[in-house]
Amino acid sequence: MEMLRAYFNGFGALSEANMDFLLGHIHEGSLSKKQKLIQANQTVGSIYFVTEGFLHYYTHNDFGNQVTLKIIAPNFCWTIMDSFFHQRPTLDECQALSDVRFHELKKSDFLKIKAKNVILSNFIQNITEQILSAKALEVRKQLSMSAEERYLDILNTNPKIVREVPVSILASLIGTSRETLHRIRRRLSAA
Amino acid sequence: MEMLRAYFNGFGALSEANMDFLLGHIHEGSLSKKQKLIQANQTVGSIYFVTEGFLHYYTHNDFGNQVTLKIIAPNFCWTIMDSFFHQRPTLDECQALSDVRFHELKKSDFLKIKAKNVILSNFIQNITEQILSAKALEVRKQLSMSAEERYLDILNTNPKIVREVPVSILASLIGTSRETLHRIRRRLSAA
DNA sequence: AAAAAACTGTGTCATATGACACACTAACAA
DNA sequence: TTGTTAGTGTGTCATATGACACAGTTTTTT
Repeated sequence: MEMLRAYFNGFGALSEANMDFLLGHIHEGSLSKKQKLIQANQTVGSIYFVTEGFLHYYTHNDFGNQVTLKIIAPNFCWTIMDSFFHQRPTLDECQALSDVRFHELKKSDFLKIKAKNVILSNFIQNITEQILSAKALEVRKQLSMSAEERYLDILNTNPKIVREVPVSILASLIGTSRETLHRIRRRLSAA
Repeated sequence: MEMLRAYFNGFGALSEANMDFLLGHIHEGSLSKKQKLIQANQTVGSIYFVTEGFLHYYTHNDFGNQVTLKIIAPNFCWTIMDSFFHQRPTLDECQALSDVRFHELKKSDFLKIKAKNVILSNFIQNITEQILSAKALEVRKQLSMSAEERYLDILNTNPKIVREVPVSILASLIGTSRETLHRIRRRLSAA
């Protein structure tokens, strides 16, 4: 729980009472490798915060191929926004790449926290804005960077992902094939 | 102003007083073709809502080539999130592709509206969540769709953009070259 | 009205990429 | 331990793409 407390503190100070109220609505969970957190056609009812292990968020394109949308690493807060906010089923899936430990905030509790008082409501608003800002940067990177640059970006910001995630999944995440990612690596190690 | 009022009504009902307070802080503006709304190294101080014409939001990649990040069409609410929320300069630019009319909400007024009362604060929170949800879908499309699929997607959801925007800019938006977009079009019209 | 600039559509060509195939190693289950 | 499955790294080959070039058109400027 300390990891989550530190995460929240990063968004500003909260009184002990408010922090307790917040943390009091969050529950722990775990998955063993290959278990699915989200199944296709499911409606996502929670926000998740990973503390250990890696989650693989993916979908299938129109040709039936699996496409990686995100690797969720420890210290990352995640949900499928569209499904969570609109309470409609998603076509995507989320699976544990390793044994995973996480915290979970149910939508009903999320609403309770927002309704509790002005401080908490503003706190949530602030987090939402930060996440929105980060998502916009993601779009920007996706459009302006090459596969190689995206690979180097992940290597810089989250080297553990590069070490722990299978090449095929990593390649899909940066929008290229397994073989081309190998070529990129060869090129980089040659230089 | 009616267009903006309709836009807000789409997010839920507001009392006349609250709606007036909201609209009272929004100012009109215009640009003539080729004028820049945002210059590189500028800090973005407002949220914009376009009512007429098209804006071209773009940046430059590491090789100095211009990359289109978004075409902002009428009825669309836009800002550079990172610069606006963190008040730091952006490297991106935003230029009018045609004569443009827009509404503008300054950051200071945005804060005043959030602080006015619970209703307005929740209203803004709601809009933020919707925009976040839309941004996440954008990332998803970018990763899971091919250039051709993205072209068809724009053609379906916003045909005016396809008609009004130069091919080179449109090609850049869907992540391909001007020539390849021509090839896509030839392929589609042949079928 | 004339000149300049911006944009479109298409052809040629080199090349980066994806698809396929295969050997090898690591991880896992019976 | 042994057999099975999952993952890695690399080679070959067809092809979709980007870069370049150019002619024709439209738009803008003077």
